[in-house]
Amino acid sequence: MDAAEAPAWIVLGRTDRVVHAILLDGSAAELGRERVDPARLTSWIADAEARWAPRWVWHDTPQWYGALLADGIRVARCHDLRLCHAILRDSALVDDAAAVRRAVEWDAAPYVDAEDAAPALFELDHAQRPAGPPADADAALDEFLRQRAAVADSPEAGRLRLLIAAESAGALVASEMRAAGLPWDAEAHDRILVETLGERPAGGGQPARLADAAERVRAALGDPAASLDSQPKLLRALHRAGVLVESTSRWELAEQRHPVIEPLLEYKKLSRLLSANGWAWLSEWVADGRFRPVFVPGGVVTGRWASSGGGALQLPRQLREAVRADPGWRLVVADVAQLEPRVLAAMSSDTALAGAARGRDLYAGIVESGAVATRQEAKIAILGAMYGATTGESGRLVPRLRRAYPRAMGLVDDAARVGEDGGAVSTWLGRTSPSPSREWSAAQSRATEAEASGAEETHARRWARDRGRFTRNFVVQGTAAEWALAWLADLRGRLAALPPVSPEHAAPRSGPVFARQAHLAFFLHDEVIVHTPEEHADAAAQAVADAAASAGRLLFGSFPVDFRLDVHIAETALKD
DNA sequence: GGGCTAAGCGCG
DNA sequence: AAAGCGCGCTTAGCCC
Repeated sequence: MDAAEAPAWIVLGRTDRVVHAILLDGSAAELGRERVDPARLTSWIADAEARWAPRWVWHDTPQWYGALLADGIRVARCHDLRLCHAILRDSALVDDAAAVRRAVEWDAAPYVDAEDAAPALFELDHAQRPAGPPADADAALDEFLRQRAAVADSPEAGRLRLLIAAESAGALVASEMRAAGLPWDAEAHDRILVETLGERPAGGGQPARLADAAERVRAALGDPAASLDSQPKLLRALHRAGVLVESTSRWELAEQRHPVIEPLLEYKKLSRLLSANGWAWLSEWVADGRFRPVFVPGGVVTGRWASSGGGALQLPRQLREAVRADPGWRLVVADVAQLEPRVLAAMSSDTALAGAARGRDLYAGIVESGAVATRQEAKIAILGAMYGATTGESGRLVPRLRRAYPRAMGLVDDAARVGEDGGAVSTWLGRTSPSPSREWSAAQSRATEAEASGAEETHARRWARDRGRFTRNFVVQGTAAEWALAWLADLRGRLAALPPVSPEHAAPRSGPVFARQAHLAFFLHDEVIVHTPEEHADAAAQAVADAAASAGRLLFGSFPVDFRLDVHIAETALKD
């Protein structure tokens, strides 16, 4: 490792028995190559990171970084070729003729670690598993150069550079959060289950409070054998008892007045807790004081993250008390107030909406502006505007917003129109919506033909409106996801700069990299949880706030919009 | 016994 | 009160 010039980029790739590293300068010209013995890879990367702090270019972050983190090494920056390929391939800001669009071997699904995989996947022969992106160094270098060219040739190269850097930083964060885990108090979780459901019966069977609710339902139905877990059977039992609902969903049941309703809603609630996050979940997903979900960056078309296994993004608020910092550590729990409408104000340069949001609850600001009468109306109207509501109270309130905030509303209305016409829309940094399906396009053109039936026209129209609501929401949800990535990336750097605590204050269950270091432990669209040594809790909370301000500037420059945070320092993630 | 869908509900 | 966006997961019920 003795390059004359410090490499700005190092492309990693592997074949069966050897890892190759290709060292590049800032303009991606090759400085040299090295063969690395896989057994020495961690120390080689650690040395290169300490010496040059390059941006690591690799085919798929979890496949490289998971092992490094397990060995106690973190890197500052990377370029995830798989994720960036997906962005650039579809981006409307990239030239149609760009070579990156034709490199189909890089169209690969997220990697699933064998350890996390469902048994069915685990048992597949190697040849049957879904193909990943190419892993060897020359293929990685070729794709990297294609991606650089696509960005450099774009009229919006600056935005795309931000987006692919943020996406790649997110990939690092996702691997790191999995390595560190979310501190989880299994005893507190068990206590919540016992208080809510009753003691767990030793021999299987239902816990007492759940069984009691079931009995009260059956008594109210006058049907001692009624089945409560099968929707068709439950529906028939309700009909026999005179409760004439069309479904067994909660909102419809709640409209009815009948003695069975209260215990039935109670039963459904308890039953849901037991099946989704009961003792079985606890023993499957929590080990050694940590819940380690698999985060999937870019897993949603809009750029939001998805998760795989454990339902990480659906943890019920009921269980927040089980999220508990290690002794001597604290949680910093922070969420952004009304992220999406603030993002909409900024991307549409709507100074009136930004003004309504500045320094206060955005909904209160809208009420003060006189557009609507109450906070609840403001909330319903804003959600309706971003989701495309046309009926009900929400549909009635949206026109008032259109008068008060024409620029913001114009942006989402335009996005909807483009989507209805079969076009593509893009986020602020250039992530572009998927094209309509062949069936969708065929239905639209069929509906315009002279001999099209009324039913065909109606169906096509409804389908076009569906797509309009999708593209309307895409630009806002996707840009909010970009803001959140920028927030995460910036925060990650600030936390890494905090000093490690002494070994006697370590939290070893967070793994070798994070045992002595404040770190991100959870992320959910507009919320983060940081696990931090108590002595750095205030600094970590400040880092969360500073990172939010920094993310706003990075995306929107000096446009006067603020991103208000709710920040709590506590031992548990419970919010009052 | 596995693969698939629909219903329902948790999260933003 | 219950339309209007994006997800993952469990269960039941159906098919092979």
